[in-house]
Amino acid sequence: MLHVADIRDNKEAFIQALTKRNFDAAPVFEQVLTADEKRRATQAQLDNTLAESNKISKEIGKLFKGGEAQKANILKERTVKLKEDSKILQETLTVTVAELESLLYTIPNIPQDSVPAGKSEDDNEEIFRKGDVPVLAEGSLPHWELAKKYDIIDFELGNKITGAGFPVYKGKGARLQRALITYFLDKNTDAGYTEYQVPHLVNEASGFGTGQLPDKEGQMYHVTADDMYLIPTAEVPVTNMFRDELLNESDLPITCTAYTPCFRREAGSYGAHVRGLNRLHQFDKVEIVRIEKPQNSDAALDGMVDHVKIILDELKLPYRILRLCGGDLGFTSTITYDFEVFSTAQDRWLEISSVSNFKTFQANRLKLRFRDKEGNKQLAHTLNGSSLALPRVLAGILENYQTADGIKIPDVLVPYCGFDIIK
RNA sequence: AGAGAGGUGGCCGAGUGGUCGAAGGCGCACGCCUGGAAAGUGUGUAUACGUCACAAGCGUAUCGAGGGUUCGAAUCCCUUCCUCUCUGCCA
Repeated sequence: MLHVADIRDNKEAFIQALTKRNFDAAPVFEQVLTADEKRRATQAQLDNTLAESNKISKEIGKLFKGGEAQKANILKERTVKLKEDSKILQETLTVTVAELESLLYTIPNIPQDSVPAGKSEDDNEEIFRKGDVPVLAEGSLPHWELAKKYDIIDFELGNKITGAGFPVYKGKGARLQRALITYFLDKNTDAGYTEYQVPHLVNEASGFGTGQLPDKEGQMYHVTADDMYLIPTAEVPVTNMFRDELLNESDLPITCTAYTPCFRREAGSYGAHVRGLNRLHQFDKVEIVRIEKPQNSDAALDGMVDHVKIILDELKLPYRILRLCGGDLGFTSTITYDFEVFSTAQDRWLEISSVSNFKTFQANRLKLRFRDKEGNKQLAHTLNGSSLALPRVLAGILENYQTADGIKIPDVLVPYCGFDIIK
């Protein structure tokens, strides 16, 4: 959520920047500024009315104490009108604040200067590419065929017990999952991130805090009986640990990593791109989250990108990094780098990580602030990234490491798996 | 799920209708004391919004949240959320 004061001060620049998202901010900005003026005017009126009312009440108290009930009763009459006025003003204020907030909720974050303009993923900018695409033997298979061939993932079984998009991993497939989770967590904690285990259901306030609500309501599974949401990413519970916190500057940066399953309804998805592990309703992910001082967040983002690179280098998977264009940028992000692994057998790139800087956009909703050295309160910057999402990494490994003898396990994972080939 | 207790400032904890944004303590900050430190001692120490120069000052709101009674509510009433204890259930 943007700050009204920021909108007022940077209106033209923000409008310009938001065109990169193909978002026409001018009309909503006008509405915001009008609503804010109304809010302030109403508040001033209300405050004055209440001030007078408070003053009279104090006098009445004194008069009663002094035994002058007659005079007190005369004063009482004067408060009737004030009371009516304040009630109306209070209602107006409540409505105006709600209007203002719902307007602000519709405005996405301001893209950074380096974010390219663009409409769709076709306009994303490739900024890095590494790794050799293996030349696979004749008859190489996509991962969903390999999963069946080696009996390591059972999609039909998932259909039976839940529905499409909830695969069952078995045998070496399950072990490989566990190995990947542990390996990712180890890499992250070695890099200084503190490991957390967090709830997989969150309340409504948490959904609003990180911006999944109200923007992506339909994407989350909603447990209506208890009004809780299954998390679509560990970002939600982890970042919300710091909701309503006033930190000290010396606490920063805060760095967290957490493994969680992630649940996404993915309404409207279809076709070949959702086959196998490509798009699931439940999947595993290890997330990294940072809370930073504003002046450090750009460097922190670069550090996160470098960190994910190291992991992919170690896994020896061919990958590239994209800087997302405005049209593909998430609602809450100022800049996002997507990592994609090349799936040889599918002949396409698979997104496996998304690393973003949200600046103060989430912190403003979360009321996540810190007290700087001068004693002033500032909103912190929040960042997060996948390090890493499991299914497509697994798909990449299965497809790129397939040989006539079976699926080789990347060297770095062998100690975690306890085997070096699936056959 | 049933019965009971409770939610007050960074923490603990007083406070049952007016002088309470809230005693006291702890913690923290700064000063005094000291060769230095501890102890002792003095002062200060919530948040948001409005006015405004993101100053001071002033005003308003906030004692889990929302509503009500009253001229006036942390204090009374209603609703709701949460926590704890016992019972039940259970990995």
